[in-house]
Amino acid sequence: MRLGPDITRVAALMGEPARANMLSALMGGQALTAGELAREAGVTPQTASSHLAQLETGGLVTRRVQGRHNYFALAGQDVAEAMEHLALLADRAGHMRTRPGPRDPALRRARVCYDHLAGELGVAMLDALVAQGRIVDAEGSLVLTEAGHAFARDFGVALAPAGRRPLCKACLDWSVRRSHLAGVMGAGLLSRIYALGWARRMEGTRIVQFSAPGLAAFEGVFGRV
Amino acid sequence: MRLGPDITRVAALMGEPARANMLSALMGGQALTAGELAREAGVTPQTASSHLAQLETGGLVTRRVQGRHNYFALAGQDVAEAMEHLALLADRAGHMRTRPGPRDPALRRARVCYDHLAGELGVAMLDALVAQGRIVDAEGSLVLTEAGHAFARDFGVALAPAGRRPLCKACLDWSVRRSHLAGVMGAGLLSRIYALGWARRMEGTRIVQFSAPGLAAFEGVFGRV
DNA sequence: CCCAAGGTTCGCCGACCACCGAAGCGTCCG
DNA sequence: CGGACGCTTCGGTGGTCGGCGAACCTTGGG
Repeated sequence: MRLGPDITRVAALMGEPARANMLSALMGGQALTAGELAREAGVTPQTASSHLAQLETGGLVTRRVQGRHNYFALAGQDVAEAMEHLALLADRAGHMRTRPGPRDPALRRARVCYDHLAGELGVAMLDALVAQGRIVDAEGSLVLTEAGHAFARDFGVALAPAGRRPLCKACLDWSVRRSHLAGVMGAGLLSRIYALGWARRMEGTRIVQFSAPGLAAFEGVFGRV
Repeated sequence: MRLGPDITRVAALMGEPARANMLSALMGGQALTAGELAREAGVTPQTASSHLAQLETGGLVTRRVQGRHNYFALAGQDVAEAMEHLALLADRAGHMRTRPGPRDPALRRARVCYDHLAGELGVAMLDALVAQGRIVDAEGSLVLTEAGHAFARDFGVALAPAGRRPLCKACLDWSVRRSHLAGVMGAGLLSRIYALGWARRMEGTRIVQFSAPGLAAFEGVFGRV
């Protein structure tokens, strides 16, 4: 009936092509300027400004003014998660942004979800961490074990107590349709993967491209993928 | 960039008040006729028909023609999950369908999510099942243990192999912001709770109302709530 | 101090779409 | 077999909202 939160406003914000494109661009995790987002969405700066204002008051993105630049980022992990969820539905219904091209498999293979690794490799990584006893599933929320903390230390992930953000969090993956690892640990692992030179972001996309030796090293730690 | 599923269509479908109301009504889990949904959404049958056709082709609802009635239901658990996710965002941004009234706490206490129990009691139930060793969390997906199967038998839940639907599944709860139990087991438990007379659906809402002895019995099995 | 660049605000236009009235089509029932 | 019912389809209409041009504001730099 007429109870509970009103989905309409949030859904409508995501249901407009220009805004959806901006949000998708921000799924990469890094903050982008208004101008960049305008180009990304294919609209003029004025139009983008209007959209961004709406997204901000709708609680989907945050704004940080820096000099004469306005940097925007997703308001939180929740937003990225909800979008992946919608992507799942869209995928099942066959609503694609373009015909699945050669880069589509790469996107399913490994991509960025906000600030952590998603796709086949992301799911495999979480699987491995659980199999290795470094993460356990307690009532649907993931917990980093003692061994997990030791692993993080060895691997070079600093687990700073980042506000109220959880250390580990399950995030649904639209392509594999299973969970991958989010949270401080998930973000830390990905940035470490970058730092180790195992992989790098493909310019202007969400694709994470592993080098051959990088993939071998990844598989050495997390098993054959 | 221009890759992956197109969120726009699905989100736009949910972003219109009439359609969102229909979907919300269907979150109760039972199939409703076009006329009922029209009344629920506050529009004429013609308009509702148009909306329902869109929701159907969008893959959000399914239609079953029965005589001169058209019954609609959510296309699957995914849809309910995605909506709960959006509700989480809307809740945080303070977008409410009405000012939080007296029935709002009841909705947070115990409600139906598609076909299983959600709200405080739903989360508590999953917590208890995990604490009792009847469900374990394996890599983000819930698994029913041997003891869990025995419990289901004793409790009177028939776990028919229902197609490819998972036995247990974590579903994010917008009010508690933690997971409750979905899947065949979650649905079975709720219908058993109805059958035992512990609770009943409040007419026309998603609220699940426990009787005093029913709540006592619930707490006897799943612990104090 | 002036000028260029990034962003926002304002105002108008055009397209999309929700909405309803009217009509048409199958189904159930007397 | 006629009439009521449930639902859909078709046309026309109005409101909403995305879009852009122009002007304005602020920052940074020479």
